[in-house]
Amino acid sequence: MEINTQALLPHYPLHTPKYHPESLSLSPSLPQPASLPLSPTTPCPSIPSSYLHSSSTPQVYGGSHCLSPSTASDQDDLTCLSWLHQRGNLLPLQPLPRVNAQILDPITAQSLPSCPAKPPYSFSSLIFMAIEDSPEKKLPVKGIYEWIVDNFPYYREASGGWRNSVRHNLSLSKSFQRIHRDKSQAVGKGSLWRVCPEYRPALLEVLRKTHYCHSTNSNLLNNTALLEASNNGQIFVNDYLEISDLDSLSSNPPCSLTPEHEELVPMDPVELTEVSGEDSEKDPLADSGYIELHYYQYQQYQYLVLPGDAELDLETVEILQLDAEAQEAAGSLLDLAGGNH
DNA sequence: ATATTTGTAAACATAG
DNA sequence: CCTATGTTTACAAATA
Repeated sequence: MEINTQALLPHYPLHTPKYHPESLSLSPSLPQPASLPLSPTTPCPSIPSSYLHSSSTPQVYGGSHCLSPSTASDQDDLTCLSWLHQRGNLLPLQPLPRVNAQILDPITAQSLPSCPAKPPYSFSSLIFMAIEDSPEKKLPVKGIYEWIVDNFPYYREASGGWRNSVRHNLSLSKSFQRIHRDKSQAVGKGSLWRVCPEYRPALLEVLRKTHYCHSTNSNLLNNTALLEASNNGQIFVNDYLEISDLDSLSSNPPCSLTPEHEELVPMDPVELTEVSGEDSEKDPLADSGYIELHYYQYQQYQYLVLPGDAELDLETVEILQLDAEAQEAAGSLLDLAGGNH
């Protein structure tokens, strides 16, 4: 089948690619997705170097979990928050600390602002991310502080008032539950905090909205990155959207995606798909009645590529509410990839 | 215009 | 006593 590669820039995770049964709350019927073809020797450039450091600097509360590329089981967590970091256009909102120039790619390095801006995330979201990023899914207040400071340099420089806000939020929000520590192995003061399971989808939703709404304003979409992406396109498929979701997308802003809109398409694992070139062939969903949305990841960017017979033209793209800048960027990549628009 | 959410500051209590 | 933690109140600003 002919693939008319339409590359777009996703602004939010249409579907989080990881799956983890015990933490699943978004899509109860999801099958096991294809494992992500991350090279064991070459860390995914989009993974912040801060997470790559965790192996050499183990943290008591396990700062790196599903955000790290370490294990296959990590990657299988469907509700994993790795997209927060994989979506490169988040970077301006979330400059990451402990930058190792040898690991960081040039594009990412250029993208790091000199003085960190305040992250757009609410304290609830920050706490949520911190707890979710811990292996035990529970953290003491101190661990939450550390996670925030490690991942958002803004708070390293900020005065201590935000810590009060964190505690205030923990106490006030129904989204978080306090767990009394086991006295026998208690280390440090206070309790552990966990995410209340019934509030987890809502927290995820808020997080996605925040990420999406802010990433659309990103200026990181530059043609250099697009060019390199089209030339190197590496690449895995990890997200699928049911065709009926397009209706949802047309009637609702993408950031209003709710768990009930999400459904994975049953299919065989697909590990690699070339972005460009005439040798793009087999689409496992060719006759499935589904539109396949590939998220191609290259460096800090990910690209949405639609199969040519999906009958998605740029007008449909507008339904996806890409902003003008993203569309222009997508058009550039289309040209580079020999698209037919 | 109103209600809700979020952020901030502060006071206070408790535990280690 | 000091510090970290946890709760509560109050208020302002932003947002729905």
